[in-house]
Amino acid sequence: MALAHAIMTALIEDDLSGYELARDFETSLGFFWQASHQQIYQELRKLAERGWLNKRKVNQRGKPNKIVYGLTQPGREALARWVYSSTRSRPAKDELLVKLYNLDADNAAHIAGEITARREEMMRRLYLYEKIRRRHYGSPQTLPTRRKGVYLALVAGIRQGEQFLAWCDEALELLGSIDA
Amino acid sequence: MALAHAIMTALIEDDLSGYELARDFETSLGFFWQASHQQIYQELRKLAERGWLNKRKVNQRGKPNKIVYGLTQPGREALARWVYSSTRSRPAKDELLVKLYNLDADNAAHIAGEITARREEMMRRLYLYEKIRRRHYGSPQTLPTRRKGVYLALVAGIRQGEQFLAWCDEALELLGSIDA
DNA sequence: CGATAATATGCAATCATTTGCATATCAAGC
DNA sequence: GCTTGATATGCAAATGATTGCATATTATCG
Repeated sequence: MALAHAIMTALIEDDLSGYELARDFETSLGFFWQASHQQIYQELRKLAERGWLNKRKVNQRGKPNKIVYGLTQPGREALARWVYSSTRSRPAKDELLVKLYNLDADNAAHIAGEITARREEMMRRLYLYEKIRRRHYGSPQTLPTRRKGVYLALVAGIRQGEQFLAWCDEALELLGSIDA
Repeated sequence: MALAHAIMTALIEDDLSGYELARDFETSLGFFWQASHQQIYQELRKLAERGWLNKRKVNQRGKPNKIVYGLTQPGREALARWVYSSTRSRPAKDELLVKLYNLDADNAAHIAGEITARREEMMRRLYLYEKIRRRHYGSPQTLPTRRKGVYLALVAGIRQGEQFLAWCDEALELLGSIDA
Protein backbone atom coordinates (compact mmCIF):
# COMPACT_ATOMS: atom_id res chain seq x y z
CA MET A 1 0.00 0.00 0.00
CA ALA A 2 3.00 2.25 -0.21
CA LEU A 3 2.14 3.81 -3.56
CA ALA A 4 -1.16 4.98 -2.16
CA HIS A 5 0.61 6.78 0.64
CA ALA A 6 3.24 8.22 -1.64
CA ILE A 7 0.46 9.70 -3.76
CA MET A 8 -1.33 11.10 -0.74
CA THR A 9 1.94 12.55 0.45
CA ALA A 10 2.29 14.37 -2.86
CA LEU A 11 -1.15 15.83 -2.27
CA ILE A 12 -0.52 17.19 1.24
CA GLU A 13 -0.10 20.77 0.13
CA ASP A 14 -1.59 20.90 -3.37
CA ASP A 15 -4.49 19.29 -5.18
CA LEU A 16 -3.20 17.68 -8.35
CA SER A 17 -4.40 15.76 -11.39
CA GLY A 18 -3.09 12.35 -12.40
CA TYR A 19 -1.01 13.90 -15.11
CA GLU A 20 0.56 16.42 -12.75
CA LEU A 21 1.25 13.69 -10.21
CA ALA A 22 2.92 11.55 -12.86
CA ARG A 23 5.20 14.47 -13.66
CA ASP A 24 6.04 14.97 -10.00
CA PHE A 25 6.90 11.31 -9.69
CA GLU A 26 9.45 11.78 -12.42
CA THR A 27 11.22 14.56 -10.57
CA SER A 28 10.97 15.67 -6.93
CA LEU A 29 9.24 12.86 -5.08
CA GLY A 30 10.38 10.46 -7.77
CA PHE A 31 13.80 10.41 -6.22
CA PHE A 32 12.39 8.16 -3.51
CA TRP A 33 9.41 6.59 -5.19
CA GLN A 34 8.75 6.18 -8.89
CA ALA A 35 5.45 5.30 -10.50
CA SER A 36 4.08 5.22 -14.03
CA HIS A 37 0.96 7.09 -15.05
CA GLN A 38 -0.98 3.84 -15.36
CA GLN A 39 -0.29 2.99 -11.77
CA ILE A 40 -1.16 6.48 -10.64
CA TYR A 41 -4.49 6.74 -12.47
CA GLN A 42 -5.58 3.38 -11.11
CA GLU A 43 -4.53 4.17 -7.58
CA LEU A 44 -6.24 7.55 -7.70
CA ARG A 45 -9.56 5.93 -8.54
CA LYS A 46 -9.16 3.39 -5.75
CA LEU A 47 -8.31 6.12 -3.25
CA ALA A 48 -11.30 8.19 -4.33
CA GLU A 49 -13.59 5.16 -3.95
CA ARG A 50 -12.23 4.57 -0.47
CA GLY A 51 -12.99 8.15 0.43
CA TRP A 52 -9.40 9.18 1.06
CA LEU A 53 -9.38 11.52 -1.93
CA ASN A 54 -12.02 13.70 -3.52
CA LYS A 55 -12.12 14.39 -7.21
CA ARG A 56 -13.40 17.32 -9.21
CA LYS A 57 -13.37 18.05 -12.91
CA VAL A 58 -11.59 21.18 -13.97
CA ASN A 59 -12.31 22.70 -17.36
CA GLN A 60 -9.29 24.25 -18.95
CA ARG A 61 -8.78 26.53 -21.87
CA GLY A 62 -5.99 25.68 -24.24
CA LYS A 63 -5.66 22.17 -22.80
CA PRO A 64 -7.83 19.07 -22.36
CA ASN A 65 -9.91 19.10 -19.18
CA LYS A 66 -8.50 17.39 -16.16
CA ILE A 67 -9.57 15.64 -12.97
CA VAL A 68 -8.03 17.11 -9.87
CA TYR A 69 -7.70 15.09 -6.67
CA GLY A 70 -7.40 16.37 -3.11
CA LEU A 71 -6.91 14.79 0.30
CA THR A 72 -10.05 14.35 2.39
CA GLN A 73 -10.01 14.45 6.17
CA PRO A 74 -10.14 10.63 6.40
CA GLY A 75 -7.28 10.59 3.90
CA ARG A 76 -5.18 12.88 6.03
CA GLU A 77 -5.88 10.73 9.06
CA ALA A 78 -4.99 7.53 7.23
CA LEU A 79 -1.75 9.11 6.07
CA ALA A 80 -0.90 10.23 9.60
CA ARG A 81 -1.52 6.70 10.90
CA TRP A 82 0.60 5.20 8.12
CA VAL A 83 3.65 7.11 9.32
CA TYR A 84 3.51 5.06 12.53
CA SER A 85 3.33 1.72 10.72
CA SER A 86 6.51 -0.30 10.46
CA THR A 87 8.56 0.52 7.40
CA ARG A 88 9.70 -2.33 5.26
CA SER A 89 12.91 -1.29 3.61
CA ARG A 90 12.93 -2.39 0.03
CA PRO A 91 16.62 -2.50 -0.85
CA ALA A 92 17.57 -1.10 -4.21
CA LYS A 93 17.77 -3.56 -7.05
CA ASP A 94 20.52 -2.60 -9.39
CA GLU A 95 21.22 -4.63 -12.49
CA LEU A 96 24.40 -2.72 -13.08
CA LEU A 97 25.99 -4.03 -9.90
CA VAL A 98 24.94 -7.55 -10.79
CA LYS A 99 26.54 -7.07 -14.18
CA LEU A 100 29.78 -6.17 -12.44
CA TYR A 101 29.87 -9.70 -11.05
CA ASN A 102 30.15 -10.78 -14.70
CA LEU A 103 33.05 -8.50 -15.56
CA ASP A 104 35.60 -9.79 -18.06
CA ALA A 105 38.05 -8.35 -20.55
CA ASP A 106 35.45 -8.41 -23.33
CA ASN A 107 32.64 -6.57 -21.62
CA ALA A 108 34.70 -4.13 -19.52
CA ALA A 109 34.35 -1.36 -22.09
CA HIS A 110 30.60 -1.84 -22.35
CA ILE A 111 30.14 -1.76 -18.58
CA ALA A 112 32.32 1.35 -18.38
CA GLY A 113 30.00 2.92 -20.94
CA GLU A 114 26.95 2.14 -18.84
CA ILE A 115 28.60 3.60 -15.77
CA THR A 116 29.44 6.76 -17.69
CA ALA A 117 25.81 7.08 -18.79
CA ARG A 118 24.57 6.65 -15.25
CA ARG A 119 27.07 9.17 -14.03
CA GLU A 120 25.78 11.78 -16.44
CA GLU A 121 22.19 11.07 -15.51
CA MET A 122 23.07 11.49 -11.85
CA MET A 123 24.87 14.74 -12.60
CA ARG A 124 21.71 16.16 -14.15
CA ARG A 125 19.66 15.03 -11.19
CA LEU A 126 22.09 16.46 -8.69
CA TYR A 127 22.11 19.78 -10.49
CA LEU A 128 18.34 19.93 -10.15
CA TYR A 129 18.34 18.93 -6.50
CA GLU A 130 21.11 21.27 -5.52
CA LYS A 131 19.20 24.08 -7.13
CA ILE A 132 16.11 23.23 -5.11
CA ARG A 133 18.11 23.03 -1.94
CA ARG A 134 19.79 26.36 -2.41
CA ARG A 135 16.56 28.05 -3.32
CA HIS A 136 14.25 26.66 -0.66
CA TYR A 137 16.27 24.96 2.02
CA GLY A 138 19.16 27.32 2.70
CA SER A 139 18.88 27.37 6.48
CA PRO A 140 17.27 24.11 7.59
CA GLN A 141 17.14 25.08 11.29
CA THR A 142 14.58 27.78 10.61
CA LEU A 143 12.24 25.72 8.44
CA PRO A 144 8.78 24.73 9.67
CA THR A 145 8.71 21.15 10.91
CA ARG A 146 7.32 19.44 7.83
CA ARG A 147 9.79 21.20 5.60
CA LYS A 148 12.61 19.97 7.76
CA GLY A 149 11.55 16.46 6.85
CA VAL A 150 11.49 17.27 3.15
CA TYR A 151 14.91 18.84 3.56
CA LEU A 152 16.30 15.67 5.11
CA ALA A 153 14.93 13.56 2.27
CA LEU A 154 16.45 15.95 -0.23
CA VAL A 155 19.81 15.83 1.52
CA ALA A 156 19.69 12.04 1.53
CA GLY A 157 19.26 12.13 -2.23
CA ILE A 158 22.03 14.63 -2.71
CA ARG A 159 24.53 12.82 -0.52
CA GLN A 160 23.73 9.52 -2.12
CA GLY A 161 24.17 11.06 -5.54
CA GLU A 162 27.48 12.67 -4.69
CA GLN A 163 28.83 9.42 -3.31
CA PHE A 164 27.64 7.67 -6.46
CA LEU A 165 29.61 10.10 -8.63
CA ALA A 166 32.74 9.41 -6.62
CA TRP A 167 32.19 5.69 -6.96
CA CYS A 168 31.72 6.02 -10.73
CA ASP A 169 35.09 7.73 -11.01
CA GLU A 170 36.80 5.05 -8.99
CA ALA A 171 35.07 2.32 -11.00
CA LEU A 172 35.95 3.91 -14.34
CA GLU A 173 39.56 4.18 -13.30
CA LEU A 174 39.81 0.53 -12.34
CA LEU A 175 37.90 -0.57 -15.44
CA GLY A 176 40.20 1.52 -17.61
CA SER A 177 43.16 -0.53 -16.47
CA ILE A 178 41.68 -3.74 -17.87
CA ASP A 179 43.11 -4.88 -21.21
CA ALA A 180 40.54 -5.58 -23.86
CA MET B 1 14.20 -11.07 -16.57
CA ALA B 2 16.68 -9.63 -14.15
CA LEU B 3 16.08 -12.14 -11.37
CA ALA B 4 16.98 -14.96 -13.73
CA HIS B 5 20.30 -13.33 -14.48
CA ALA B 6 20.98 -12.51 -10.86
CA ILE B 7 20.49 -16.18 -10.03
CA MET B 8 22.75 -17.29 -12.87
CA THR B 9 25.33 -14.79 -11.69
CA ALA B 10 25.27 -16.38 -8.26
CA LEU B 11 25.98 -19.72 -9.94
CA ILE B 12 29.00 -18.61 -11.96
CA GLU B 13 31.54 -20.17 -9.65
CA ASP B 14 29.55 -22.64 -7.56
CA ASP B 15 26.62 -24.96 -8.09
CA LEU B 16 23.99 -24.25 -5.46
CA SER B 17 20.60 -25.44 -4.27
CA GLY B 18 17.57 -23.18 -3.99
CA TYR B 19 17.99 -23.02 -0.25
CA GLU B 20 21.63 -22.02 -0.50
CA LEU B 21 20.79 -19.40 -3.12
CA ALA B 22 18.08 -17.97 -0.92
CA ARG B 23 20.64 -17.61 1.85
CA ASP B 24 23.11 -15.91 -0.49
CA PHE B 25 20.41 -13.50 -1.57
CA GLU B 26 20.04 -12.47 2.05
CA THR B 27 23.70 -11.57 2.35
CA SER B 28 26.36 -11.04 -0.31
CA LEU B 29 24.53 -10.68 -3.61
CA GLY B 30 21.45 -9.58 -1.70
CA PHE B 31 22.99 -6.18 -1.25
CA PHE B 32 22.14 -5.46 -4.87
CA TRP B 33 19.29 -7.83 -5.53
CA GLN B 34 16.98 -9.46 -3.04
CA ALA B 35 14.65 -12.36 -3.68
CA SER B 36 12.50 -14.63 -1.56
CA HIS B 37 12.80 -18.39 -1.65
CA GLN B 38 9.48 -18.68 -3.47
CA GLN B 39 10.75 -16.56 -6.30
CA ILE B 40 14.01 -18.44 -6.43
CA TYR B 41 12.52 -21.93 -6.54
CA GLN B 42 10.15 -20.93 -9.31
CA GLU B 43 12.83 -19.23 -11.33
CA LEU B 44 15.19 -22.18 -10.93
CA ARG B 45 12.64 -24.52 -12.45
CA LYS B 46 12.00 -22.15 -15.35
CA LEU B 47 15.71 -21.79 -16.01
CA ALA B 48 16.19 -25.55 -15.91
CA GLU B 49 13.33 -26.02 -18.39
CA ARG B 50 14.89 -23.48 -20.68
CA GLY B 51 18.16 -25.37 -20.58
CA TRP B 52 20.16 -22.61 -18.95
CA LEU B 53 20.62 -24.60 -15.74
CA ASN B 54 21.03 -28.28 -15.06
CA LYS B 55 19.74 -29.92 -11.90
CA ARG B 56 20.89 -32.90 -9.94
CA LYS B 57 19.65 -34.43 -6.71
CA VAL B 58 22.14 -34.65 -3.92
CA ASN B 59 21.54 -37.06 -1.07
CA GLN B 60 22.72 -35.75 2.25
CA ARG B 61 23.27 -37.31 5.62
CA GLY B 62 21.95 -35.44 8.64
CA LYS B 63 19.89 -33.12 6.43
CA PRO B 64 17.06 -33.41 3.90
CA ASN B 65 18.20 -34.09 0.36
CA LYS B 66 18.62 -31.14 -1.94
CA ILE B 67 18.50 -30.23 -5.61
CA VAL B 68 21.65 -28.55 -6.83
CA TYR B 69 21.64 -26.32 -9.91
CA GLY B 70 24.53 -25.44 -12.17
CA LEU B 71 25.04 -23.21 -15.20
CA THR B 72 24.99 -24.96 -18.56
CA GLN B 73 26.97 -23.71 -21.52
CA PRO B 74 23.87 -22.07 -23.08
CA GLY B 75 23.25 -20.50 -19.69
CA ARG B 76 26.71 -19.02 -19.57
CA GLU B 77 26.27 -17.67 -23.07
CA ALA B 78 22.89 -16.14 -22.25
CA LEU B 79 24.38 -14.50 -19.19
CA ALA B 80 27.28 -13.10 -21.22
CA ARG B 81 24.84 -11.66 -23.76
CA TRP B 82 22.69 -10.15 -21.01
CA VAL B 83 25.60 -8.03 -19.82
CA TYR B 84 25.45 -6.19 -23.14
CA SER B 85 21.72 -5.49 -22.92
CA SER B 86 20.66 -2.05 -21.81
CA THR B 87 20.31 -1.69 -18.07
CA ARG B 88 17.12 -0.23 -16.74
CA SER B 89 17.92 1.46 -13.48
CA ARG B 90 15.22 0.77 -10.97
CA PRO B 91 15.56 3.60 -8.49
CA ALA B 92 15.30 2.64 -4.86
CA LYS B 93 11.89 2.96 -3.30
CA ASP B 94 12.16 4.05 0.25
CA GLU B 95 9.08 4.46 2.40
CA LEU B 96 11.15 6.08 5.11
CA LEU B 97 12.00 9.06 2.92
CA VAL B 98 8.36 9.40 1.93
CA LYS B 99 7.46 9.40 5.60
CA LEU B 100 9.85 12.29 6.13
CA TYR B 101 7.60 14.36 3.89
CA ASN B 102 4.97 13.82 6.58
CA LEU B 103 7.12 14.97 9.47
CA ASP B 104 5.39 16.81 12.31
CA ALA B 105 5.95 17.39 16.01
CA ASP B 106 3.90 14.31 16.93
CA ASN B 107 5.64 11.74 14.76
CA ALA B 108 9.19 13.11 14.91
CA ALA B 109 10.16 10.74 17.73
CA HIS B 110 8.75 7.74 15.91
CA ILE B 111 10.57 8.59 12.70
CA ALA B 112 13.78 9.13 14.65
CA GLY B 113 13.28 5.65 16.08
CA GLU B 114 12.94 4.16 12.61
CA ILE B 115 16.08 5.92 11.48
CA THR B 116 17.97 4.61 14.48
CA ALA B 117 16.84 1.08 13.68
CA ARG B 118 17.95 1.43 10.08
CA ARG B 119 21.25 2.83 11.20
CA GLU B 120 21.93 -0.20 13.35
CA GLU B 121 20.94 -2.57 10.57
CA MET B 122 23.32 -0.80 8.22
CA MET B 123 26.09 -0.96 10.82
CA ARG B 124 25.75 -4.73 10.97
CA ARG B 125 25.80 -4.95 7.20
CA LEU B 126 28.81 -2.71 6.88
CA TYR B 127 30.69 -4.73 9.45
CA LEU B 128 30.10 -7.84 7.35
CA TYR B 129 31.08 -6.18 4.09
CA GLU B 130 34.16 -4.54 5.48
CA LYS B 131 35.26 -7.93 6.77
CA ILE B 132 34.82 -9.46 3.33
CA ARG B 133 36.70 -6.62 1.71
CA ARG B 134 39.65 -6.83 4.05
CA ARG B 135 39.86 -10.59 3.74
CA HIS B 136 39.45 -11.01 0.00
CA TYR B 137 39.85 -7.68 -1.73
CA GLY B 138 42.81 -6.07 -0.04
CA SER B 139 44.69 -5.04 -3.18
CA PRO B 140 42.14 -4.59 -5.97
CA GLN B 141 44.75 -3.90 -8.67
CA THR B 142 46.08 -7.44 -8.47
CA LEU B 143 42.72 -9.22 -8.58
CA PRO B 144 41.70 -11.29 -11.61
CA THR B 145 39.29 -9.36 -13.85
CA ARG B 146 36.01 -10.81 -12.65
CA ARG B 147 36.96 -10.27 -9.05
CA LYS B 148 37.66 -6.65 -9.80
CA GLY B 149 34.00 -6.31 -10.78
CA VAL B 150 32.84 -7.96 -7.57
CA TYR B 151 35.17 -5.65 -5.67
CA LEU B 152 33.62 -2.60 -7.30
CA ALA B 153 30.12 -3.77 -6.42
CA LEU B 154 31.24 -4.37 -2.86
CA VAL B 155 32.80 -0.93 -2.63
CA ALA B 156 29.60 0.62 -3.98
CA GLY B 157 27.71 -1.04 -1.15
CA ILE B 158 30.23 0.04 1.46
CA ARG B 159 30.39 3.66 0.33
CA GLN B 160 26.65 3.88 0.10
CA GLY B 161 26.35 2.42 3.57
CA GLU B 162 28.90 4.78 5.07
CA GLN B 163 27.19 7.77 3.56
CA PHE B 164 23.88 6.49 4.89
CA LEU B 165 25.30 6.35 8.42
CA ALA B 166 26.46 9.94 8.14
CA TRP B 167 23.04 10.98 6.89
CA CYS B 168 21.34 9.19 9.79
CA ASP B 169 23.44 11.16 12.25
CA GLU B 170 22.57 14.43 10.60
CA ALA B 171 18.90 13.50 10.44
CA LEU B 172 18.77 12.42 14.07
CA GLU B 173 20.36 15.66 15.14
CA LEU B 174 17.85 17.79 13.26
CA LEU B 175 14.96 15.62 14.42
CA GLY B 176 16.17 15.91 18.00
CA SER B 177 15.70 19.65 17.88
CA ILE B 178 11.98 19.35 17.20
CA ASP B 179 9.72 19.90 20.22
CA ALA B 180 7.22 17.16 20.81
C1' DC C 1 -4.23 22.18 -43.76
C1' DG C 2 -1.22 18.63 -41.88
C1' DA C 3 2.30 17.15 -38.76
C1' DT C 4 4.07 17.26 -34.33
C1' DA C 5 4.21 17.76 -29.45
C1' DA C 6 2.34 18.50 -24.92
C1' DT C 7 -1.54 17.64 -22.21
C1' DA C 8 -4.80 14.34 -20.34
C1' DT C 9 -6.91 9.79 -19.24
C1' DG C 10 -7.66 5.03 -19.60
C1' DC C 11 -7.95 -0.55 -20.60
C1' DA C 12 -6.06 -5.20 -20.90
C1' DA C 13 -2.54 -8.52 -20.61
C1' DT C 14 1.44 -9.93 -18.73
C1' DC C 15 5.11 -10.23 -15.63
C1' DA C 16 7.15 -9.74 -10.99
C1' DT C 17 6.68 -10.04 -6.18
C1' DT C 18 4.63 -10.90 -1.81
C1' DT C 19 1.84 -13.45 1.45
C1' DG C 20 0.06 -17.32 3.44
C1' DC C 21 0.05 -21.87 3.67
C1' DA C 22 1.90 -26.74 3.39
C1' DT C 23 5.05 -30.52 3.83
C1' DA C 24 9.05 -33.17 5.02
C1' DT C 25 13.82 -34.56 7.01
C1' DC C 26 16.89 -34.78 10.63
C1' DA C 27 19.50 -33.15 15.04
C1' DA C 28 19.39 -31.78 19.64
C1' DG C 29 17.49 -30.95 24.00
C1' DC C 30 13.95 -31.77 27.53
C1' DG D 1 8.39 -39.31 22.91
C1' DC D 2 7.76 -34.33 22.12
C1' DT D 3 9.09 -29.91 20.84
C1' DT D 4 12.03 -26.78 18.65
C1' DG D 5 14.95 -25.25 15.04
C1' DA D 6 17.60 -25.57 10.86
C1' DT D 7 17.38 -27.50 6.43
C1' DA D 8 14.84 -28.15 2.18
C1' DT D 9 11.14 -27.55 -1.31
C1' DG D 10 6.84 -26.24 -3.02
C1' DC D 11 1.65 -24.40 -4.31
C1' DA D 12 -1.99 -20.91 -4.75
C1' DA D 13 -3.86 -16.48 -4.34
C1' DA D 14 -3.37 -11.76 -4.28
C1' DT D 15 -1.04 -7.64 -5.02
C1' DG D 16 2.13 -4.61 -7.41
C1' DA D 17 4.20 -3.01 -11.60
C1' DT D 18 5.21 -2.95 -16.49
C1' DT D 19 4.11 -3.08 -21.39
C1' DG D 20 1.47 -2.24 -25.21
C1' DC D 21 -2.23 -0.18 -26.90
C1' DA D 22 -6.00 3.40 -27.40
C1' DT D 23 -8.12 7.86 -27.50
C1' DA D 24 -8.92 12.76 -27.34
C1' DT D 25 -7.92 17.99 -26.95
C1' DT D 26 -5.50 21.99 -28.08
C1' DA D 27 -1.27 24.85 -29.47
C1' DT D 28 2.33 25.63 -32.58
C1' DC D 29 4.93 25.49 -36.60
C1' DG D 30 5.60 24.90 -41.42
